[in-house]
Amino acid sequence: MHSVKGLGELERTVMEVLWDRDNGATAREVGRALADDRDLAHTTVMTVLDRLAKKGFLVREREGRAWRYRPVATKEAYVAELMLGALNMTGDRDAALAHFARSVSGDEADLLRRALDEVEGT
Amino acid sequence: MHSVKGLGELERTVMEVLWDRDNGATAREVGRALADDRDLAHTTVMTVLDRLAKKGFLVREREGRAWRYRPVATKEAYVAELMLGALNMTGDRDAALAHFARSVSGDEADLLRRALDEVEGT
DNA sequence: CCGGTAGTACTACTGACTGTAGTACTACGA
DNA sequence: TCGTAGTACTACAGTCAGTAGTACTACCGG
Repeated sequence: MHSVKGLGELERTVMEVLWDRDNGATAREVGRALADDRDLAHTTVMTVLDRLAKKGFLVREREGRAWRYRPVATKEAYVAELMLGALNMTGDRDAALAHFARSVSGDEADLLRRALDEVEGT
Repeated sequence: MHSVKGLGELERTVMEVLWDRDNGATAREVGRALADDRDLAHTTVMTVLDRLAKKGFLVREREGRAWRYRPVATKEAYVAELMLGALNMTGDRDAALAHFARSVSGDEADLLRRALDEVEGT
């Protein structure tokens, strides 16, 4: 269980693109998706995808001569892992959780409660 | 509200020391506290404390010729902020929270529930 | 009164990580 | 066969964190 590494800005942006698609994407597709905001060289996109794959955030499979990348985990799972990682930083998880409970908005508290109830019901 | 920067390994270790004390500590004291595990130059400790202060994690006040550093926030608050930071990374906080709810252990789910109830009762 | 010690401020070097991209090479379609 | 898409490999600059040296000051004990 390695501590979930934080991603860089561009890396996260690329992950967002991938998370938004059901079937992953090739470098070319990711580049096109980002074209509106950033003007990146094709190789830049490739490098980032490659690094993300090496870090274990993406898997890739051949598609013709190109690679199709897809996320290993859902965004929600990733965020949850980040949250758990933070939680693990403390010796006193209980106190931290209590503090966290007090930090979320009322609506989210409700949602969290419902989610917890569902788990219980499982 | 800036995105809660993650701290480095040594930085976090130093924060732990500070969090463990009620009245903060001087560089010398921190150094002594860490002496068992790491053999750091006094100036190294000072540098780290200084950086932590500049990042806003510590405040310092004069104590004779030395500085006494103390955490701005509790550890629990810091952890909660990290968790919220992760949560903010997602557009779909609800889904992420639901996932998180499913990720914590049963005991912690109970604790979280109780914490939420307390908030409600406030 | 003086030298050592504690303590500071400032500067510096190194390695990792990230954003960014060029180059050289290959395979495939018109 | 030529251009284009696509890859693998390499590279470079900026930032950050770990680590520490140096130069200078103030205070205490003899």
